Amino acid sequence: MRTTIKQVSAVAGVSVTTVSRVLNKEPYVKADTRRKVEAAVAALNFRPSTAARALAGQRAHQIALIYNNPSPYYIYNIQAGARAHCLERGFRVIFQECDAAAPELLEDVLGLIEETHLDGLILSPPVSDARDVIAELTRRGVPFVRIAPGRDLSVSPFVHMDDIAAAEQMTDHLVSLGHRDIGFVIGHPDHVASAQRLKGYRRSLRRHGIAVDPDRVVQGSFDFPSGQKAGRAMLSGADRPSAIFASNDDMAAGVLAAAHEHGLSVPDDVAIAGFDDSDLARAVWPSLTTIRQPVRELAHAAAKLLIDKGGHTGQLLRHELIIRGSTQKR
Amino acid sequence: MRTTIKQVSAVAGVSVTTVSRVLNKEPYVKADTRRKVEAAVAALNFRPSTAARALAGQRAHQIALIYNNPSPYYIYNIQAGARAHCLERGFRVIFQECDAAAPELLEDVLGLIEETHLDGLILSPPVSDARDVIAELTRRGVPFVRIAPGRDLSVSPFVHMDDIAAAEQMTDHLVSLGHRDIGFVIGHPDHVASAQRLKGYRRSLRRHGIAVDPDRVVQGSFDFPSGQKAGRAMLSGADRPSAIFASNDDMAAGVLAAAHEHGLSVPDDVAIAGFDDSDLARAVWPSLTTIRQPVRELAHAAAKLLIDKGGHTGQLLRHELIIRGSTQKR
DNA sequence: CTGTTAGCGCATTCAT
DNA sequence: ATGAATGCGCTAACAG
Repeated sequence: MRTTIKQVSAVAGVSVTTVSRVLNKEPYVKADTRRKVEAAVAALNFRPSTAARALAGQRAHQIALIYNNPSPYYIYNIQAGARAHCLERGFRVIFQECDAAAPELLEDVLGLIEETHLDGLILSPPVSDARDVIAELTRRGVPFVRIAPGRDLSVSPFVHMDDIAAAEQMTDHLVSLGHRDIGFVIGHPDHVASAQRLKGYRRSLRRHGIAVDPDRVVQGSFDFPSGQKAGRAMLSGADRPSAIFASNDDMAAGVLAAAHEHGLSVPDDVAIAGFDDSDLARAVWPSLTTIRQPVRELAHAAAKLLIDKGGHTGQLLRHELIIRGSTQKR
Repeated sequence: MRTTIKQVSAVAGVSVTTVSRVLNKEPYVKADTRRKVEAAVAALNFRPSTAARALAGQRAHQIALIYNNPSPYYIYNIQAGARAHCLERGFRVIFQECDAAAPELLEDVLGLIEETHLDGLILSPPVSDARDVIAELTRRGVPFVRIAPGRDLSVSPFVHMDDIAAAEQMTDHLVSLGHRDIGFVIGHPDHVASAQRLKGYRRSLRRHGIAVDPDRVVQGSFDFPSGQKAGRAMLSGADRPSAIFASNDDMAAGVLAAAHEHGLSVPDDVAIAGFDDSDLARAVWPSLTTIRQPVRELAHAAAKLLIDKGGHTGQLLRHELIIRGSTQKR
């Protein structure tokens, strides 16, 4: 048999309402009464039914994290970040993968809300830019926070990171090590981050008085093969850059593979740097130098914003960027 | 305002009971009535409240997947496998990470059941061998299915894979390519799979009349550094094996890194093979040869076993093992 | 500060 | 084959 609030109230010698008040941390409960209830809760190992709370009250103590990302590391990190804050606040997170390109996306999200009585949602890219979803959530007044949205920044609270600054910082780092001929692999053209990272790279070079050579900038698509291809193109001749900066971890790994193919030593013959959006590079390619995007921290901040209502439209968090690994020029 | 079963019943011109019957696919509903209800459900885009169903009925249409694994790829795969079958059956899966070593594990799991009105659980390793959890779930009659348990196989339905056969198959593969001097890196001593994989390796060699050289077998611990260390040990001298078989993906990557350090070409100078428990190797180290454990399929089978009650204690699934990549001996 | 009462949306008896 | 009534466990007015 399930332990209920009624049993708790009997053990504590108070009414169910009072137990409910204690559970919900409401004021106007005598400290002594509160303690008695808490003792009873602990003694019975009572856990309130989420279902009953959702049905009876306004709040379900549940939020959902919506994602559609091919990288398991990325998913793991946003899940971990969101869960961490929900645990603190006694909330449950529903992890919901979706197909951001599917026409049913909106219906699925709305269905999820009705099914589970959600208190709010966290939308991660690319769902954070799904126009119809955003519009409908806004219309219904469903609270939601977006992670790294690319547009309509005023429509909801959001958290993001500064891709331009990050790319600039990494490029600065390479220059400070003596590199002056630095290749760059652009990310997938559909992602806003791609253009921003290119911008940061350019900005740094310009600031250091280094000309941006168009031949040193190659288009990629955020995956391993495109990085490998770019690496082969840049590393095959004698005229090769002393460093290559790829716009994400997978492409940096592709460049690394190309370097190995050409018998080049890393970072002695060529330094390879990349973004690490998911801790993937750090975990599995220790020889790469990466600048880490704090995905977990973003999700944590998003959950905080959603649950604690710590801010409203236009909130913007700047995150620390961490450079790891060695890119020392020989 | 939420769409409820009442509104559906009004639109369909029947009672809420009938709507409920249709939703739950119960018999004894006239085909015509059923259609009317289904039309109303579609028209209103009605989604029954999981909370209300859980509260009113015996079944919550929810299960949980419990895991505690350091590999994001592994987690992604078991989540995906479980979700796939739940989607088919109209169930919701709650993904719950835990600390299998923590003393609160049992309480946390029991709390989760009470909070969410779970219909059952899937336990993945190492929770699938947590004695107290298993005992208590059994005592309470809570349905659960275990993935790859190491002991007490008769106590619950479970799904697993044949690690001995897999290791044997990979070793056979290496031998068939002409390798006769094959190194082996053992996995973490606490995992049952480690001993089994070693057994498969030995069995294959013995069958091929190849002596098992103790110097070619090195202890590892399932992580990158231990593989790297093992690789360095085996690849530093002139007397080195023509192939190295590591017990998982991370260690195989470590061996690969060691090979690069020694200027060895893979697979020409040394072939490197490994288990790929999580698709990690396939995704990020294309030059490795791996034998894949179908984690996603296991989770899918576990969900099926749990929800469809397709079998009981002692169910055992044998899974296809897939060898990918090139290990061709020069 | 505390208790009484009335639902939340649905599945489930029990009737018919 | 269908419907009316009851209650799941909790929160939310409303009293005191």
